[in-house]
Amino acid sequence: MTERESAADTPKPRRRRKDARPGEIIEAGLQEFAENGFAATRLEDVAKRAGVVKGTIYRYFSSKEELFEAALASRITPFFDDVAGLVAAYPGSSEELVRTALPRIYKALFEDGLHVMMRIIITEGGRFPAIAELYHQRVISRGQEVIAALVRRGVERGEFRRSALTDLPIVVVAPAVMTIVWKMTFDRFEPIETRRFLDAHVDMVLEGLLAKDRGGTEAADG
Amino acid sequence: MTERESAADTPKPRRRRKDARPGEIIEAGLQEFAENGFAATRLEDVAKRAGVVKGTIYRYFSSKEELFEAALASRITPFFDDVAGLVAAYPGSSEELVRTALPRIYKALFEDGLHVMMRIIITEGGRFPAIAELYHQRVISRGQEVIAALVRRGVERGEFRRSALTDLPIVVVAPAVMTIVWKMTFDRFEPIETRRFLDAHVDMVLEGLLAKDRGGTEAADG
Amino acid sequence: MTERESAADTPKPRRRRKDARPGEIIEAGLQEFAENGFAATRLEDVAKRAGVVKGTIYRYFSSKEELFEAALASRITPFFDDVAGLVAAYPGSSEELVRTALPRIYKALFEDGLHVMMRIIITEGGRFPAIAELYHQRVISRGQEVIAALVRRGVERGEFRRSALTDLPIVVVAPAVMTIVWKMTFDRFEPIETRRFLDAHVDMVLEGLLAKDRGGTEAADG
Amino acid sequence: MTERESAADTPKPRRRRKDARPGEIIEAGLQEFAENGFAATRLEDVAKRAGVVKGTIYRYFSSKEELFEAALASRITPFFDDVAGLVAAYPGSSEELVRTALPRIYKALFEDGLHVMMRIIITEGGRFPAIAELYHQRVISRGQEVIAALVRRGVERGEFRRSALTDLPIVVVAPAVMTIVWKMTFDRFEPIETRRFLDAHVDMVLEGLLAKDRGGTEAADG
DNA sequence: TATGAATGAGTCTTCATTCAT
DNA sequence: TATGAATGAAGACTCATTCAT
Repeated sequence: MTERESAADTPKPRRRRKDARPGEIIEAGLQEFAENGFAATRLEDVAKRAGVVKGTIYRYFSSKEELFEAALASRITPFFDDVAGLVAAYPGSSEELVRTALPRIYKALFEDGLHVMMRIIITEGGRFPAIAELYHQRVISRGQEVIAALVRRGVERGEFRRSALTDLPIVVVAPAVMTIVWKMTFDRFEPIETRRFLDAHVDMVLEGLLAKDRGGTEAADG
Repeated sequence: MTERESAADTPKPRRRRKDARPGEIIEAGLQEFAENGFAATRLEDVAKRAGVVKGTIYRYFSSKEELFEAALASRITPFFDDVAGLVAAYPGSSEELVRTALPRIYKALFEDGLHVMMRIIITEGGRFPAIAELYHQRVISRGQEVIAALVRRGVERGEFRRSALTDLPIVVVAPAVMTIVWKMTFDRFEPIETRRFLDAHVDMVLEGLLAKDRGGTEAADG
Repeated sequence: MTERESAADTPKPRRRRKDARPGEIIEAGLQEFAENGFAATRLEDVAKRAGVVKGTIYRYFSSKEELFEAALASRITPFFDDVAGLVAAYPGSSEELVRTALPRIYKALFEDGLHVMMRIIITEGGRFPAIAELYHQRVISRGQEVIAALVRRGVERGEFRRSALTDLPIVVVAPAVMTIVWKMTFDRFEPIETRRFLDAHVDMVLEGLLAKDRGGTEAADG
Repeated sequence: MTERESAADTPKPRRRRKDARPGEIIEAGLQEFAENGFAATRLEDVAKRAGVVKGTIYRYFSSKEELFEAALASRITPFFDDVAGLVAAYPGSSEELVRTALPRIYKALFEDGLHVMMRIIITEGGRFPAIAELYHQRVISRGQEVIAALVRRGVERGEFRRSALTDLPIVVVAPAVMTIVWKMTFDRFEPIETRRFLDAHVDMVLEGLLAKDRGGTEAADG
């Protein structure tokens, strides 16, 4: 329609809007939901971001809620499988394993975009039990298993001590959760590099705060 | 809290049923906002919960947002001061201090209702920067200071080792954050006692996972 | 708003829009539904006709359908009771009774506005079973009883013959139904006075078409 | 309809499943319009019922309304011609003629599906004057003529009396109209066999209610 | 100050209609 | 000619906000 395009004989100069498949809509929805939450997201905006018109969304999803659920379900990915494989096959020490596994988890979260999902689950999970449950089944439970396996391995090999922590191994990933929360709330006022969270995380998980050699010294509080 | 009340033993002469002052409205708002988020909360419901009528809310707050902000601001309480005092005056070992401080934090959060605030900050902070900032200034920063002081104390006394964790001491409270998130999303599918989170928390913070070679003494927590 | 009212010190000069009670809305709805049918009626138009704004309707009715049902229900009037009383107490011949009762029914229908109801029931009854049922119970069944009583009376007094018609007495009012249908569809192309329908109705009901050989007597209605 | 087809005796080489010509679409439309009314009928449903896709409808009809009108027009059948022929040629008594003609009308209506048309005219006629007019011209007027001829015949032969009814002969078919209305609204709550309507109809038309020989005899059912 | 009826802008949802293939 | 994805104008419904009492 503009002259700029006149040069081409290309039969499908801009192929209309043919890329408006559910995929684009889901992606757009994911972004909007993550940014605004379910209630505050306007389908109009989702449509705009997807490059379609409001009505088009309804060709694929029968309601805002269904889009929401479909969007989330589509991203429920077995991302812990990666870690699971690692744990199962790891040849080295359990400490090394932790030092390898946690960075992978951070990478999946913050580089591969998984934290968007987590953000939505955290903010909307309370209001969409079905989704929270799905996520719990598919991701959280699986994650717990993997972490538990990792911890168990360490204990069995005599590398980790048995403790309240090994009784609730999920707590091992708590700092990653906190990082997500931090990034979505306070980071703009006090930015912290993910890397630093990761380092502190690994550190705490492995060593805790206490100085190791409390040997004969028994320094402290005496 | 105000002097006006000090004079009287008067049985509150006239004043409608629910005592519909801003206080009730704020309290009701807090609950609703925590349950539904800002966008999905209807002033009608807030009013009902407060025992007043929708219009009445506007007598005290000029908009939904103002109520929201007022409600949160009213609860931004220096609850870390308590811990701060504890840290400053603690006579015992830093390990003991941690074992004392963390339970207090959990109590403040889960027994005194502070997690309601946290929940709101977490779910809405991204959309209300002003509020997140306020909370960051008044609560988070203060909390960081207190935790940092605690950690520093331990390091200075030679009880804690210096590490990536002591460089980002806030991570020490990560499991509490995770507990809040868990309670608001997955607890209904997999209930976990707060106490267990706390135990694992203390455990991880102090000892980490590694089976420490504590010389022959085998001193610790036995 | 007009000077005509200026004389008064009346504290509520034009009482705003205070007459926008459910009654007005129902009345407006009835008109619109009768004119356009349920699906084609826009709440906006109902509101306008009632002198209110769209949203106001929802203060009283939670949906278009509820308004529709409420409107109809409110007009389901025992208008046959009148005829019932007449039949019960009538002193004269059954022929006279018919000649008295049918005009009353026509008056109720066409002068007192009942045909609006009938029109809606006819056009929408198939799609609103609940309403049709209510109408059937409250009006049609009652009407049948009354007509049946009237017919039975005639038969018992030897004035009416027993026949297929007296076995299905509702058919006696068929021409009134046809009149309603005519008025709503063909009257604009071929207007027929209600009176003529009524006359033919009475005539057919009483005498039928056949030239009765009434012996020498020529008894009847002369 | 086009010449292109003229060349071939080809056994309809390609043509999809349901043979999606206007005929199917019209038939489907008729059903849907009869069931739901014009406004509440969705072209999507019409298409589905016709075994085509929504867009296909627009190949034959430029709008929903045009389909509606075309559908109705296609069924405006001179179904009274049948009765007209009967009346013109009938050798027997007029009473017999009525006893022959009315069942035919009922058959056309309820067995040959004409009541579907009537139903639509009744429910939508008020909103589609053009259609009502067409129907009035082609069917109603013609019907009136036929009925009038029948009645006139009886009067002229001395079999029927002259009366208000013979002045408005259309009323003679009123019970058939009522039967249609009953079937579409109350039949589900109180089913009545068409046959019974017909019997009462014939009965009323011919004899009316009155006992014939009201002479001195006072014969009847005493 | 409190009420609650009324407002009207905003959003979801539907569906007749268009159009590239 | 048929398809079905896309459009966009409507229309139902919600709810923050106002205002007369």
